[in-house]
Amino acid sequence: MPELPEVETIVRGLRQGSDEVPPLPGYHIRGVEVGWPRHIAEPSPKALKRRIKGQRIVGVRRRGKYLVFPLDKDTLMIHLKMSGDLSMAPASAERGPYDHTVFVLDEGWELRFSDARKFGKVFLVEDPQTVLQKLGPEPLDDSFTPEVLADCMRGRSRAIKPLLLEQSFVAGIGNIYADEALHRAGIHPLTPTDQLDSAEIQSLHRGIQEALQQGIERNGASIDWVYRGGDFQNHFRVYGREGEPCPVCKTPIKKIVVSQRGTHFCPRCQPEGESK
DNA sequence: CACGAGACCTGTTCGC
DNA sequence: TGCGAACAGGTCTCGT
Repeated sequence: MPELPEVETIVRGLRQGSDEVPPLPGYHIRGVEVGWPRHIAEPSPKALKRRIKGQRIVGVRRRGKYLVFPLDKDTLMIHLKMSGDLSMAPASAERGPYDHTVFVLDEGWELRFSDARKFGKVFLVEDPQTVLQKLGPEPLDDSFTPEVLADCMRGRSRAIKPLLLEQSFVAGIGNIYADEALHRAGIHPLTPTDQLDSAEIQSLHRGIQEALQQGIERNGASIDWVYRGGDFQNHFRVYGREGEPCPVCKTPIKKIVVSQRGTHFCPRCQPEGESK
């Protein structure tokens, strides 16, 4: 699915518009077409349609992997999970086969939530905190310092990679950027978190920020059939590169399974059980 | 609290 | 060429 950089790319696109589509903020929502009721997490599809009608979209933000749309009265939030995508389109344009939820706007525009695997979720709530509360710090905020990361890690003994995937630990990191961050930091994915010294925590902090920032600069990654325009996939150092040379030391990249997720690393740059 | 397995879904790719 | 298995950017829930 889209991770933080992909969601950020979508948010910026909706906020700014393009040659083809206008910016989203300012439009009113005239109605919602729900083609897959389970897309709607909260409230019921019926209540969503009733409550959202007529509300104006005030802005477009991101928190972790959630897209957040403050409205007049409520807040609309969307999580794209594995295969979701959001786009502005003229109502006259043919719908795609996976456009399961469509927000009908003014002036003949639509906001379309396409989602082949149907894991995505739509929330309409009064208080966004009820959904976002559980998230850890935003890794690209100024307030996310190495000390904050160290605090989050304190008392945790589990392997670092599955911890990075936990959204209550740090928000927005997914499977790709976890592997990319750990490679930049020179840390083996199975390293017990409490074995990392402060220099390694610094490296990890830098690795996380660099991987995410570079992802955003490249407009995210486009892999499989979910193409969003980004090309960070051509700059992966380890993800999806099993057997290929590490860009730093040329050692073949290894792939293992950690917490049921494919995990890629360089055995030389990220030695196991290394203690510095 | 940590961890694994299973669930939720569909499309693509891999191996025989 | 064809077919089933494995796998995919996420997260929740349940059991040990």
